[in-house]
Amino acid sequence: MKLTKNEEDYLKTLFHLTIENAQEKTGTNKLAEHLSVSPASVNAMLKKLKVKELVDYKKYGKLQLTEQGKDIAIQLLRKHRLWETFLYQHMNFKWEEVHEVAEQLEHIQSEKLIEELDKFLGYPQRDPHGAIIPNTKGEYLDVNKMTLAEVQEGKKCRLISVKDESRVFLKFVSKIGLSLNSEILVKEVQEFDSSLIIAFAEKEETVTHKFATHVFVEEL
Amino acid sequence: MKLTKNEEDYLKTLFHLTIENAQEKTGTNKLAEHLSVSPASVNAMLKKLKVKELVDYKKYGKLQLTEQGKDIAIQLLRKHRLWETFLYQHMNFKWEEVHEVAEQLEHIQSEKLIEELDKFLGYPQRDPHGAIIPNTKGEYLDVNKMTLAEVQEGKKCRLISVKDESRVFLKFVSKIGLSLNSEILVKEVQEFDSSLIIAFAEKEETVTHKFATHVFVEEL
DNA sequence: TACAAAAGTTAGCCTACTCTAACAAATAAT
DNA sequence: ATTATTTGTTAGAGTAGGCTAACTTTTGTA
Repeated sequence: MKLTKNEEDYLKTLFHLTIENAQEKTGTNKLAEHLSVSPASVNAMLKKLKVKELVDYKKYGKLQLTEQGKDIAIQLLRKHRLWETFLYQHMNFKWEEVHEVAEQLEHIQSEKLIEELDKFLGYPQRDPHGAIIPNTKGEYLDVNKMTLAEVQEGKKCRLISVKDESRVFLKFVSKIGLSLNSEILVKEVQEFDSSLIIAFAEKEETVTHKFATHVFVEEL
Repeated sequence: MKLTKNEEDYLKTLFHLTIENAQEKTGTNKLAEHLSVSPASVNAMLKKLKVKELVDYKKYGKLQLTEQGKDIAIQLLRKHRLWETFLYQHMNFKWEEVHEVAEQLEHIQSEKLIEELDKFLGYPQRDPHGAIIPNTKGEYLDVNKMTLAEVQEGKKCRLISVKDESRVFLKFVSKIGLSLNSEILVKEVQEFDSSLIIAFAEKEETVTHKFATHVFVEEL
C-alpha cells in the first residue's frame, strides 16, 4: 500500500503513543498535540486511515492500530533509526542533530536502499540514542525498560538509551557529561522533590525526577 | 526561500529544458509533457513561481528562469548527482537504478548533510552517468559537448558521459557492453540512415544515429 | 491575406490536507 | 443526579496541487 507522507506520520505517532509509550489512553487531542495539528484534522485523517484498515476505533472510542498499521509504523521506525545511525556514524552529525533529518529520510521509498544501508552500517542493533532498530521482519523486543528514576540509592547502573530525541533534552544530557554506556552511581535521592544526586566519571550532578524518567539504564 | 517538492521539480525541469538542453523554445506544453501534468497545471504553477521571482515571462511569451531560480535548480542538480554517486558507490545500485531514488533524495533539506555527503564521497567531479557535479557555489562548466554522432569515420573516442538517465537507455548502453571511459572506434557511418558501426573491447556493434546523439565523447 | 493548427490561458471542479467555530458525547465534580 | 469540563465530531472554508473543457492568442500555411 502506497501512503502519503502525512499518513505515515500519523501511523508513526499513533504507534509511539499507543504501543511504545502506552501509559495512558491515546485520543484525538493527544495525537493532535503530538502532530502539531488541530483535533479536527486528526479526526478527518483517522476516518481515512480507518477506511484503509490501518487504524481501528468506533466513534468516541479508543484508538488502535491494526496489525497492518503496526507493521507499517515499525518499518518507518526501522528506516528512521537506520538513517539516524548513518548520519551519526558517517555524516558527523551529533546525536541531537540526527532526528530532524531522519524525519525526512524515513519517507524515502526504496526497499533496496534500506537493505543496502543496513548492510553498509553493519546491521546495527541500536541507533545513536540507544533505541533498538527493528529488523526487516519488524521484530524488535525492547526488554530493558528500567529508568534511572527507579534505581535505588547507592546502586550503580549503565546508561542504555534515552527516551526523548528532542534537541533540548539531548544537548542537556551531553552537557552534564552523560552519553550511551556511561556508568552512573545514584548517590542520593532527595525526599522532597525526588531529584537525584548522581556520580559518574569523577563528577557529580543533580538531576530532576522527570529527567531521570527519560533515561533508560541497566543495573550493574 | 522554502519551496515545496513540486515547486522544486518545476524549477529543475525548467532548468533542464531552457539551459542544459536549450535547442528549441521551451513553452507551457513542453514543460507539461516533461513533468507529466497538464498545460493548465503548468500555467497555474508558473504564476506562482513568477510571483516568487523564480521564473520570468509575459503572457504568451517565452519562459526564463531568474538568477535565483537558476541557483536553486543548480543546487538541486548538485544534490541529485551527489546522491546518485552515493547510491552507485556505496549502496550497490546499478547506474540505471540511481535516478529514481535520487529524485526523492534531492528534496531532503539539510545543508550539513549535503556538504558532509560531498566530503564522504571525496568531492567527486562526476556522477555515475559522467555528468558534472556542480560545486557548493553552483559552478559547473560542462565544456565537453561532442556526441558520438559527430565523430568522423575512422576516429577513436572515449565515452565521457551519457545524456539520458532513463532505465531503458542505460540498460541498453550496458547491454551492448559500453560504460564510462569505454574507448570507441567509429568504423563506419551508414549513409542512408546515419547509423554507426562502432568497435570497442574486441566487439563490434551497430547503433542508431539517435543513440549516438545521447552519448558524449572526447576524441582521442 | 485568411484561416487552420498549435500553444497558452481561464474557469470550474477534484483530492489531500489544513484550520476555526459550533456542537455532541463522555467524564469528572459538586 | 445534575452540571461543568474535557474530549471528540461536524460544518464550512482555505491552500497547494491536479484535472477537463472552453476560449484566446500566436503561428504557420494555403
